[in-house]
Amino acid sequence: MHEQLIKYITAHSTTPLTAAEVEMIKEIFVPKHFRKREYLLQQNEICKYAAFIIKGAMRQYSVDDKGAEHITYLTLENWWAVDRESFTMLTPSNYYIDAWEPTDALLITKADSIKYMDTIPAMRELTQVLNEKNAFALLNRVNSNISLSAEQRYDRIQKTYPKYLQRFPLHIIASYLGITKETLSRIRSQQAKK
Amino acid sequence: MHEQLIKYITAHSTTPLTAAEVEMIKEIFVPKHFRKREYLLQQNEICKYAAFIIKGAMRQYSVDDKGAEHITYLTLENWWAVDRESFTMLTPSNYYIDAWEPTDALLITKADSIKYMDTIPAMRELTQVLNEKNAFALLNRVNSNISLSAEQRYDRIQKTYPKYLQRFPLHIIASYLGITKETLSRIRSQQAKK
DNA sequence: GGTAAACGTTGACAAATGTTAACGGAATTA
DNA sequence: TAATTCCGTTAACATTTGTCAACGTTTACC
Repeated sequence: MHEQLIKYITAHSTTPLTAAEVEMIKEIFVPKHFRKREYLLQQNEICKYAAFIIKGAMRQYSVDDKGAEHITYLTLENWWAVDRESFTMLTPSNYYIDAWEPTDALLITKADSIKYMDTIPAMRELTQVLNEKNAFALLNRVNSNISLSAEQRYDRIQKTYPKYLQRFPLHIIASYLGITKETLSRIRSQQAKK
Repeated sequence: MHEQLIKYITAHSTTPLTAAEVEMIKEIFVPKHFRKREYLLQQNEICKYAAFIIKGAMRQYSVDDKGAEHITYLTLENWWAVDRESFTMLTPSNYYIDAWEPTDALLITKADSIKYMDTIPAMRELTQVLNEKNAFALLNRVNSNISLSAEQRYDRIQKTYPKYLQRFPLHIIASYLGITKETLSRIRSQQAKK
């Protein structure tokens, strides 16, 4: 399992990992399997782990007063499931993260992530690049939300993240877009006529 | 002008600045005054500068097919105006940034920001913390956009960024929230009755 | 293999939001 | 100071989106 992570890290950084660093990574990242709907994080908990997804699919969501779920992130292989704010600031999270499919992941704690950030230059670099990418994607999403119609947002997710549509049901996609599943269904039936 | 920036940096980092570092910062950050509506950045340009606002107000926005503006960021004193993606990746920006009020700012180039990141530990730390804060705020905004009504989003901006309401007209606030100025006006008149 | 849950869709109706137009007053500027 | 633009609001109406209910199908699970 760790090979996949090593490969990922190497691909995303300029400096190669030494053998010792590879060993450290293997020790620090602990494999865990999540069954369907098993939680990585629940609301009001502090996010203890950052999870690198080896295989499977997870989702992050908030739950409103009426018990409705609102999807903030969808995560597939070779990406991270974590509430960065809670993980970084050690504050209680507003979100849930759970497995949508049976999922294999590698978990790292906050303490260990600090340790490796101070020890392995490639990891510091990686973390920084990931945080940036995350922020870029979020601004893009905010801009979509305030400037595009539901249909245009759906078009965009189809182009930007086609794999989401293959792996998650439509009510999850609708929630991610900030609309109801009925509205998404209508958009799709209109587009089918064209 | 630089004193305000020095104070800001010191307040946001754990290690104090040396006299030499203070001198370097004074050289690297160049003051510039923006008249009302003067651009810091236009669409399709690469964002050459990150601007620290000493006094004034700026806004970042996209412009859609119909020429309508959609506000992505509002920036007041002691914060930054910059398209982080364009600035970091050297890619053409999708956004405009201009001064809403007459604004005094300190500008730094990408090249100089790399230089100081490598030289001044406090600046590396600051940059990292700012990027994190930015991402946290963006996720919060995405979550608001997909899970709250227009009225609830308005309530939230009143609590979170009350100064925006004092410094920007309501059509700007409406755009930031992703609604029209008429809808915001109706929300306000309803709330006034309560 | 049978039962229950999840999924995607559709219809009727309600609610929220957008569009267009108009207005008075405030702020800006020539 | 006069003219003009900007601002915030309101009204009437159109459009989009949500809500509730129902349905057949697929999928998951015991």
